[in-house]
Amino acid sequence: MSSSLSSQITRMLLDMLEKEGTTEIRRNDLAQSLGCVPSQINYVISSRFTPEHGYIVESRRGGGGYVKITRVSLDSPTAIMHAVNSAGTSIDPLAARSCILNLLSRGVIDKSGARLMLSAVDDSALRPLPTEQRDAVRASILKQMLLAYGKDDK
Amino acid sequence: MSSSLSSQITRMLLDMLEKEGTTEIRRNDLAQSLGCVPSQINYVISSRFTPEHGYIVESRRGGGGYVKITRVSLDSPTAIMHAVNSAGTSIDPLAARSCILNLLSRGVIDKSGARLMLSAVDDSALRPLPTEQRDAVRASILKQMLLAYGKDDK
DNA sequence: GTTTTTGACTTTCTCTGACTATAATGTGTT
DNA sequence: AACACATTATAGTCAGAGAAAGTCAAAAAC
Repeated sequence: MSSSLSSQITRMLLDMLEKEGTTEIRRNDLAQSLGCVPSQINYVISSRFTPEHGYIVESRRGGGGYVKITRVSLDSPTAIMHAVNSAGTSIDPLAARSCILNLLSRGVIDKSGARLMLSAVDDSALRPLPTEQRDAVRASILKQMLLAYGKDDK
Repeated sequence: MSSSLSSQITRMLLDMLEKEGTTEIRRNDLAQSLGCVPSQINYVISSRFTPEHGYIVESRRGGGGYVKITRVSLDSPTAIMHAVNSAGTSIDPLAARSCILNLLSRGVIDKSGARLMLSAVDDSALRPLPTEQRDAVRASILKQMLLAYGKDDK
């Protein structure tokens, strides 16, 4: 179908991820081999390999730099993804709490993971923030942690 | 992996430290054997073997000089408290990261706990926030999580 | 109107070399 | 032997060049 540059890059990365579940690239090399500017790679990654899509991206600048993409492999994919989605862009303390407790009771996350998540999304951890900003940050942190937890399973 | 000179040196030193928990080198010899300039060793040490990372470095100039790296280890509660204190009221992403990694490498926290903490204090989790507010919130969240982990006494 | 593509600019990390600092050793003088 | 001084052998510091990757906004394509 769409043979846009972005789709090409996407397919390429997907392909690499197929085998290992993780892939490490040199941004500049990849761009060069595709005849595009390096920042195009960033665009593709930030539009299609986000945590919401189930990927974690790490990178390093400078000499010997790299970009590493890891697919979050989930044991209880639906549960976690559902939680991530339902967190949306904003979640209040109570909802966050019950979301975590719910996952715990269903054995998707363990006790110590739950404890950490609870402490991180607790209102007291977000104390430095004005009330009206807290829910958005809480949602962001919660999602990030849930996806990281997914990556953990082996 | 990244096979930059720095990574090579890092791996080498880590390897030596593995066995003894301490290692003593001749800066010039090591540099020579790697075909690099001696000050490169200093760079690696000052960027990856800092006290923050859990190492102390002693050295001596002049004839018979040396560089000695020792891995320090505190007991868990102390280490956690120390981490909590050093987080202060504001902490940047890099410092938070190395704080967590440090606790991990010393066996104070486990891999999955580290992963969760890392994801929660990552800048991408605090994305909804303006840059100037992130460090304060990060510190708060980190401390909250560390204390929660401590309660867990395992 | 949204998604893609680009390039100028920024930030971070690495590597080097010239210069500085310190310790050990040698050499000559009293 | 004791002292001073020079020489040599290390290690440390710092600034600058180079090597990636990141950001952002405007142009182009859909």
